[in-house]
Amino acid sequence: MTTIRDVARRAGVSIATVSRALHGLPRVSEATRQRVLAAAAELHYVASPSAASLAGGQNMAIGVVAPSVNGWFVATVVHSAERLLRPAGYDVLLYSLGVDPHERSRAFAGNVLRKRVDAVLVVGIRPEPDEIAALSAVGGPVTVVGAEVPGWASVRVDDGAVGRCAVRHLLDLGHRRIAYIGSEPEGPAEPVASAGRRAGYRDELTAAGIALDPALEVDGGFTVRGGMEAMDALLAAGPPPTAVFASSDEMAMGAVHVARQAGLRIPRDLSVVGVDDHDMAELFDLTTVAQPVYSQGVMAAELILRRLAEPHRDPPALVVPTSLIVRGTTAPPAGSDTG
Amino acid sequence: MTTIRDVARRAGVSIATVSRALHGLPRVSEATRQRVLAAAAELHYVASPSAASLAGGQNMAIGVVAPSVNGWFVATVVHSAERLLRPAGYDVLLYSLGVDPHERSRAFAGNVLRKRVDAVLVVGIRPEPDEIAALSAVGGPVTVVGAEVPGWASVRVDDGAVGRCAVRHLLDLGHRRIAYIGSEPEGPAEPVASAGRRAGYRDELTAAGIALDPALEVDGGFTVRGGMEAMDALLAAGPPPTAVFASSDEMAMGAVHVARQAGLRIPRDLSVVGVDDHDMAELFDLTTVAQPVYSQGVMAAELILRRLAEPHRDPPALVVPTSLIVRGTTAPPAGSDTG
DNA sequence: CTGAAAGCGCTTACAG
DNA sequence: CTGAAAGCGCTTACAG
Repeated sequence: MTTIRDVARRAGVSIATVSRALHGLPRVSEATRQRVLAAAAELHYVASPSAASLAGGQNMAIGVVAPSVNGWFVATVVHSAERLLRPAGYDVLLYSLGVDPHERSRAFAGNVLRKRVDAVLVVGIRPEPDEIAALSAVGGPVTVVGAEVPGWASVRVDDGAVGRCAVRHLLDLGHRRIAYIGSEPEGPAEPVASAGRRAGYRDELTAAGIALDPALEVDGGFTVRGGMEAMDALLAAGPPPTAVFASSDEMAMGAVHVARQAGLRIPRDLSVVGVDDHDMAELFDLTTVAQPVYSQGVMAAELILRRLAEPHRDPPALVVPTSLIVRGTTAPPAGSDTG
Repeated sequence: MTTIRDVARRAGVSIATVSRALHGLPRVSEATRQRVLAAAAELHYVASPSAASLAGGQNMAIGVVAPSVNGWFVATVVHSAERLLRPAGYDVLLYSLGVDPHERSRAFAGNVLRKRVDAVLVVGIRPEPDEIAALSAVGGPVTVVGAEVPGWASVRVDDGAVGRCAVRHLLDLGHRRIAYIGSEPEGPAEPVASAGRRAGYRDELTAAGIALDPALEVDGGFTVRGGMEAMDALLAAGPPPTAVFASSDEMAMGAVHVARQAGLRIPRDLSVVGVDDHDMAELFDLTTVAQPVYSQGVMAAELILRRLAEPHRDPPALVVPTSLIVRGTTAPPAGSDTG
């Protein structure tokens, strides 16, 4: 293996000088620097990250903690963040938590990341106290996408507003019996966003004088399949809703499919609103509350890089705007004046 | 920071013994091992991966090289592979290549990975000679999903068969003017699979005595948007096809959408077949050539772990089966007997 | 501007 | 079964 020693020998300098020259540090003459660079190139030298970390104290790596890259929101955020992190010299270490929250302690993520990464990016989960402690123990700054944690930088949408916006749209159309598809209610591992959107859903219904019906709040696990199962559950139970607010487009699309299979016409017999404006929402003609996903990844990466450069700045809590996009899956209920 | 020295002191042993005990190596008395484990736990000790790598020669990390995690196939493979790699003690280092092949040399990936990872997983790209050289220089075994490279382990489908299968289905329905949506033809960075599927498409048409029409082969970039643009191009040029074979479901769904926007009825006026059996293919009622994506990720991870354990085994080249799933986007052409 | 040297925190023969 | 010591390949004060 080619080491810094080989480069030093070839360039006729000490290893200290090689290190300085390669890092572009001052106090190296231009002539020497060129000689070192040439030697390193000829030998195809690549510094050992392990050795550099051990000696220098920096890992040049960012840990990404997410429920699963196998999901549109997370994949998009991770991808966009990596596009900034990589050019800045940082590696991206993926740490997917299991889909099943009980499968293994999520706090475990903190230990795996310790002494490995310089900063952590948390995507799509609302960390609980023990997880916050574990991730804090990692040592570097933590940035969260999709939730707000005191003391950490964050980028997110206003989930309460998202829920209210979706439900208001349905109420305006004349719906009164509106279901909510999110994640398991306030479980120990409720995914990011669901709690806030559920709260917005409840607030808006309550404000309209509509009583909440627990049977109308079901678990969709934030996947297409989960959305299908949720719709199945809604159709199996009592009187069906005339409208559904799903906390993600993936769940919304699953719900639409199952409803159609059951013979319901969308939107005549059932209106459906999602959240995200997923790549395929337009193809699906899905009404949704759009959020800027790619931008949130970029903003998170910028926050990370800035805090790494200036550790003492206050971590900002950014909120990005959302907007309702009305497409073909929502309409007044069948029996209404306009129906 | 807690180091191995602190644990040694607390347990009343040398650091060598701590290292052995923590790694479960033999030649440590049970009593000593327990004492060390207890001390490590009390101190919340986590070994420094950098120091361990430097001293031990192993990085305990796998590099994943893929075009972009922001794509269903890649995200699913990466996710499933990680589910085996992580429990085996390996970190997953994500290295997404830019979408734009000219953006930066893909061979660069090799250098970034050198001295960082113990093995490489290549997903969704067909490495070119210089890339093969660069990734070989990484030192560890390389495993490829979606292509076959001599000397490397691989898991893939038979892309030629995929193309022939899709086209045969369309021919059987009576179509004669069939378009192909894939990636840029034989460009310097043609994504995995497209070349093979294109070849299968051409072979099957030729075997049926149908002349190839270059105007019917368009670029869809393996994204929803790309599929939309490809369909736009097909509709803008000469006489439109009566059927389209798209090399991925994402492109197929984009194509279906644009065709519908243009007033075509699917499948009456245009049949469309995709590849993958994407999560949403069923919702879209899309006819497709299904491939086991999750399994390919799992198999790849198994191949990696096995080769890491037994470096001298021959790297297998696995081929997994595909199957045509006929749904609602294909039918005989409008003017046919059955139409 | 440059070099010698200490030290980062481990693993692993080598002795005992 | 256990420990002392060398060494992995760098970075970074400290001298000069």
